[in-house]
Amino acid sequence: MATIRDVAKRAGVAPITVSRVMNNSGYVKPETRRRVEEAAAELHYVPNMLAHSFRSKRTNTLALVLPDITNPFWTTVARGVEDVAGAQGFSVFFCNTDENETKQSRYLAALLRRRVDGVLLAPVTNDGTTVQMLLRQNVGVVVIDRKVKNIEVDTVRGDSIGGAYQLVRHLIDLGHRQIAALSGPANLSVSQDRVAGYAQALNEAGLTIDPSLVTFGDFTIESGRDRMQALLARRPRPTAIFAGNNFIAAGALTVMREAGLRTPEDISVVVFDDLPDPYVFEPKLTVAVQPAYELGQVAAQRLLQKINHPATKMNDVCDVILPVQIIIRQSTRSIMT
Amino acid sequence: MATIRDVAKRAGVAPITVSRVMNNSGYVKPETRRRVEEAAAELHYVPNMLAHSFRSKRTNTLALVLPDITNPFWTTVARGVEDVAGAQGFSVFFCNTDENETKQSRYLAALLRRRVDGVLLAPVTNDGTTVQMLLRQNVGVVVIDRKVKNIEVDTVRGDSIGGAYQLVRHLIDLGHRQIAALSGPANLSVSQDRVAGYAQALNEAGLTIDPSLVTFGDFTIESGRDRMQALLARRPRPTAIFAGNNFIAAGALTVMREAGLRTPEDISVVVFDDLPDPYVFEPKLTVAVQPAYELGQVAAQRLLQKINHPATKMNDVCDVILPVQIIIRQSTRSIMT
DNA sequence: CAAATATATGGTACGCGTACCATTAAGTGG
DNA sequence: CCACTTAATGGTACGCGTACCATATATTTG
Repeated sequence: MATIRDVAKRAGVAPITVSRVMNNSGYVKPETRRRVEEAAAELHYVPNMLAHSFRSKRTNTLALVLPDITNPFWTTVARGVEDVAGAQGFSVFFCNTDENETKQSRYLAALLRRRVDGVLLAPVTNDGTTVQMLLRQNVGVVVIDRKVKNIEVDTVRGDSIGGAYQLVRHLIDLGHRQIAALSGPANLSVSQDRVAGYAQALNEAGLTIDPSLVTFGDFTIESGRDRMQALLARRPRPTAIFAGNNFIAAGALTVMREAGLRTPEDISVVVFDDLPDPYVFEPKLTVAVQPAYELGQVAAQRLLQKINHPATKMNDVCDVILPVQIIIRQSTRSIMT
Repeated sequence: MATIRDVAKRAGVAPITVSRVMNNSGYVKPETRRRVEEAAAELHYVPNMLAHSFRSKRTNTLALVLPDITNPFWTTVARGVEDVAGAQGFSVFFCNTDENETKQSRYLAALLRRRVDGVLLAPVTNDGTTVQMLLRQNVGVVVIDRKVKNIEVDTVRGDSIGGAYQLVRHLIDLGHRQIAALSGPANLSVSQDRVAGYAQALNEAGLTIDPSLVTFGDFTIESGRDRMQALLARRPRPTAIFAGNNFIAAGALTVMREAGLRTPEDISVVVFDDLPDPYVFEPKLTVAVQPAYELGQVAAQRLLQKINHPATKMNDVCDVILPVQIIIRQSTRSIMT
């Protein structure tokens, strides 16, 4: 396999000149550049990025650590990240934590060994020690989707409080009073924020919050099933459901269907995070849509900026909150009807 | 940042001994190992995988090059790959080609520079030159989902012919005669195979094939929409649709719904590739389900085996065809009714 | 026109592990 | 007890680019 020295010899220049051509750095006469490129092509030279990274201490690599690439919300975030990173010559490692702390730390250790330039992290807990550890290792970090406590770090996430507030407000406006909230894991800011938005809407309407109607659990179909099952046993039954994410909603809807309940005739449903439009035929759900693709883009841009201009490192720690869009569809209706 | 030499000094051994401890290679006395591990921990030593890979010419890295991580079929494949690779200490780069040849070759070039040990490739065309190029560079290659021509390379894919045959056979058994096939890109083996299965079922039933009912196009929602639109203008209208993948079906169904047609009362629909169960509420589609997760697993296992035992390199080139499962649901019904 | 700056190229010495070979001590079989 | 393998450890020299410094000519500036 040809090396930079082989190319240099063939082009009649020094190795460093070839390096300059390959990296578009320093001064090279156009004629010299041509000769070098010709020699490289003739030898089928493939730059060795390992050697390059090893010496220059830049890997041009990011990592995206997320709960589960199987969730359409995260695939869309991933595309946003990849498109931005790719445009700047960065490659991206994707890592699924399954919300499992052991997996997360195993991945992060591997990423540090690989000397990735930066990590986009949706942390498994909102405890800041993991992030702290990364920062100590001099790796760029941007936290996505979630907020961690007691630590200054760039964060990009959707407006969970606002989205939840608007969804629940919509239900209240339709006359619903018994509204169950099926949120995510209790130790995540997203879950807490979505309940906070729920509470805010109820409070504002002068309604009291029934704690037994508010549950935390996994962001999974099973969790949605289980909790819906429990809710259906209640009397009086809630007239509306606020699902903390798309998978919880999917589980809940399945159970309702099996129980012979219709949406929205029997129970109204609102949900955080869209299921990509074409997948769901009936019923189309009333949702709070997070700009997932933009979230990935913004986070990646921020991270790359930090990597490319470490000078501005400490200037400002941002906490970008992207607006969510409420789309009223067919899963909600007035309780009066 | 601590190096292997720092650790060696602190543990009172030679650098190479530290290397042996870190890699579990060669002989090390348990007592020595302990001392080294202690020293490494005290110094917060993080092995430099760049240096390791650079010298040992092994990066412990794979790449998964696929059309679009947004499609649930591919996310599931990706999970299969990641789980197998991760268990063996490999990290995976994901690359979306969007079925675009330029993107594909850009990614492959980047992967070669990075000296990945192997590539799992769903090639954009079934032309073998790309694969040939990779093999010349001494990179492990396993082609997934598709078959390339004129080249000996390991391949793992679903049984497109068999799946299509069974789906269309099912329609024929229900009395359908006017069956439209909406296949994928004409230059992909999957698309061709699915049409081949379609043709086989028709032939076997003694029916003639109306070429105007068979179309090729992108594996996208838009393509499904457009082609369905055209079909609805036909008289007589086809009584059944065979969609080449889930996205094409989604597009087609949307158009049908907009035109006020019901499934399966007005038109029966069968489709290749499932939409993950929880997403689709009504109607549940009759599908040929490929074992996507297993496909990823099997392909990754095969690739890792080739990487770990290059000796057996040329022994046998496999073409694994995984069985697909036909699930009859509510989108098909007898034409007699 | 001297001084300063931009342009163009090269030499040397790394970086941080590991391949390769060498060495010594301990165990083993005949 | 000797030849031979196994266990345990170390020394040296890389790998393949690039950081850093040096050099030399061309161009600009005051």
